[in-house]
Amino acid sequence: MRDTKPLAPVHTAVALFTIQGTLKLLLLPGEPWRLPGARLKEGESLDACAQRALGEATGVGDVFLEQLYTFTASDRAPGVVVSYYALIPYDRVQICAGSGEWVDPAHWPPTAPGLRQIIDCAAERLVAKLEYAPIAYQFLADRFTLGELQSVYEVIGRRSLDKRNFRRRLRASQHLLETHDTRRGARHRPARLYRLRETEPSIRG
Amino acid sequence: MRDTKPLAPVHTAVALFTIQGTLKLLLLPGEPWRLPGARLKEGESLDACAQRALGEATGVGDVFLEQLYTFTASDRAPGVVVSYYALIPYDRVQICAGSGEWVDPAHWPPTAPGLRQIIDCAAERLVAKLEYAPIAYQFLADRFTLGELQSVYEVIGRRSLDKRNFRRRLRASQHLLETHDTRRGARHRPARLYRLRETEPSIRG
DNA sequence: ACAAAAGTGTTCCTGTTACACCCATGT
DNA sequence: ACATGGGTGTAACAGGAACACTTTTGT
Repeated sequence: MRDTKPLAPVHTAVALFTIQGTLKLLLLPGEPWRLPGARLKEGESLDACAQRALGEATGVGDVFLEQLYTFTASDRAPGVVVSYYALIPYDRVQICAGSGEWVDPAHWPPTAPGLRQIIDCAAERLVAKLEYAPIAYQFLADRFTLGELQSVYEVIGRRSLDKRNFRRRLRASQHLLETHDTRRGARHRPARLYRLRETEPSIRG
Repeated sequence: MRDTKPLAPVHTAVALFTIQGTLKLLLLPGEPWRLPGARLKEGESLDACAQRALGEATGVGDVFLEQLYTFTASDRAPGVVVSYYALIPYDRVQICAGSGEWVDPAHWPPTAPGLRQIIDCAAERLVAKLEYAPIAYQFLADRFTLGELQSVYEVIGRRSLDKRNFRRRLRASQHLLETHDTRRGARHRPARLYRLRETEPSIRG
């Protein structure tokens, strides 16, 4: 309270991912390209601020979101940036259409300095977390086939998986809830549809 | 830039751990008990701010430190708290003597709200990270015996380990550098001393 | 009929666990 | 001499990886 100078702006920045054939990241047009972001309002929680940033930039709401890391704002800009990553199912992607561009996070266009570390950090976390947390489901619609789920793992992990081992492992994970419906219409055998078994998310904040 | 109101104080808070028989956390006396912390200065990096917080509170410097999570400051206090955990070897503990109290992080005295989540988060991370990152060494002196190292794992993991399996596993990890010295003086066979093999730390910020 | 993804078990291999005794020292 | 932690190998077990064929549909 003895000094008012070190008051600094707090921003959130959100790396929004989806899967469209391959893993894609949303960048907002501009010079340079940006991530969705917002300045923290008084009385607002960081999570809420990140959700708001996403909503303002793309119109989507109620998105899976997780805090990544907090950086000191790049260059000599004062303040800090609390980075998040967010995942959105492929069937909600169109909502973001027009608000930005979906790019491959590995080779993206020139962006502001400081974005690179956020994006790398996010991609890294995504790969790591895939193996021990049920986040793959966040890329899928409410009901999905095991083939779709496997494809998510393959795309993010950048390697192909054995179908039988995959199914055994996933069934053992207890996250799957089998429905009695199937998806038909493709020119092959219909695929059983599954749901994510709802469970209490572990608390962090 | 259109609004100056949402400028908010940014603080760091550091949960400093050591091992003294059991895992111990440093709390600073007061009503309520606090963690070492500091307000972010202009132009200062978050890591530097956390190091400074630790230095000002205890006098120690050059400590292993890692960012944990960023919380919105508890209650209705504005601003954010970037939490860190830090590890200090047992042979440097005395430096902190007088500046605070070493308590068991599981059942500690009443503290300010908001501390609990930081401490829990830190303890959780510590246990998890022990299994895949060479952080146990941070609790030990420059040179150490395998017995000491095993004891660190046992204390943090809260379970006893098999001596032979432990040694096999650790030797395979490539983190150990055998010295030609032994530690003697105890009334048993002298123990070989090891060093941590220096390696490039992976970058995060 | 054919193309295309769904679905299903078994074998092998590798890495993890369990376990008991002798050694070198200080007192 | 004895108490104390240091030091060493092997056998059982479990979890992960490799692998091929039949089924059901749409065209």
